[in-house]
Amino acid sequence: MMNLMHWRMVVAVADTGNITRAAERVGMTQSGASQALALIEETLGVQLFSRENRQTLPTAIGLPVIEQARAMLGALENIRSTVDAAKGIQRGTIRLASFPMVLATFLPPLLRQFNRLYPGIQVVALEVSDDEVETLLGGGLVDVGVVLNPAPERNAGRLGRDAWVAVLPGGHPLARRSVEEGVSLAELAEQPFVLATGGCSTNARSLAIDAGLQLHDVRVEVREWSSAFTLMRENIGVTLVPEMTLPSQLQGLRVVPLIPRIDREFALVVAANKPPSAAVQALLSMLAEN
DNA sequence: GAGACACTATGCACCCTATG
DNA sequence: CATAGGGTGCATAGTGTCTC
Repeated sequence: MMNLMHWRMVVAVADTGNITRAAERVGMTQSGASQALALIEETLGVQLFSRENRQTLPTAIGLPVIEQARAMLGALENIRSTVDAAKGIQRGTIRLASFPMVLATFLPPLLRQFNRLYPGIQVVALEVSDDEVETLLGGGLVDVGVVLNPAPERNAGRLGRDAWVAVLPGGHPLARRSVEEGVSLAELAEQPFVLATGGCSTNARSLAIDAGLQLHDVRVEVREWSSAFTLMRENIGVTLVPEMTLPSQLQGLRVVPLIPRIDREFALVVAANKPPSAAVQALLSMLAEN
């Protein structure tokens, strides 16, 4: 049975022109090398080397066989290099901070894919507010965090984007607006409001402030989007939410786009004060390829 | 009783040392 | 460099035990 040692012997004999020196190079005895060479020639049914006085030289058929053997051993080295490079990212833990909505929507499929590719890397997800994400990143307490609308200079992996939409009780006057007409932030700010934050500092109130407006009549402030939808069915007020938070069944409610459109982008960023680990780099690479 | 698993015996392939 | 004889390791088949 031929093995890799035999092929190393073939290449070594070709390189040295001498079985004894070839044997030393591959770590065999001269006898073993001689037998290995004889075995390989017997198995192939051709003579690869001609034995002459003090010299072992390749035959005509031996030359291409030797080149193929070199290519094979080179390919094996490439496999080893690839595996060695990958070993560094096969184990570890990634601490990830995110706000609840992204944990529930964007991240599960991403983390499932990551777990399939890197089963040895554990991702520990912390549910926090968007402000807390930056604090944890700044303190080096987490490896990666989900942020909103990252600055272009930040090394960020884009997770996704969604738009803010107005949600109105079915009987509300603004609910008669068509999708094309939409509703403006200024119009909404004048209405009785159910403010839902989803645990984020970026919410309807902060969007209004950014636009130079203010919510005049906030009747209730809740954290959960679902709570806001329940209150709106009781005609408490209108609300402004990210599109992704909308439930599949909107019973009694109507969704109208915000005009002009306001988007927000979710991205994964690494802690600024320390270099990302190999595991984190693997996560960001996977995100970039998606 | 059938299948899974562990242990043991046997045969084979390979490499070694000694030698021509 | 090639060959003979011996040692070692591995694969496979056979057997016994355990679990369902």
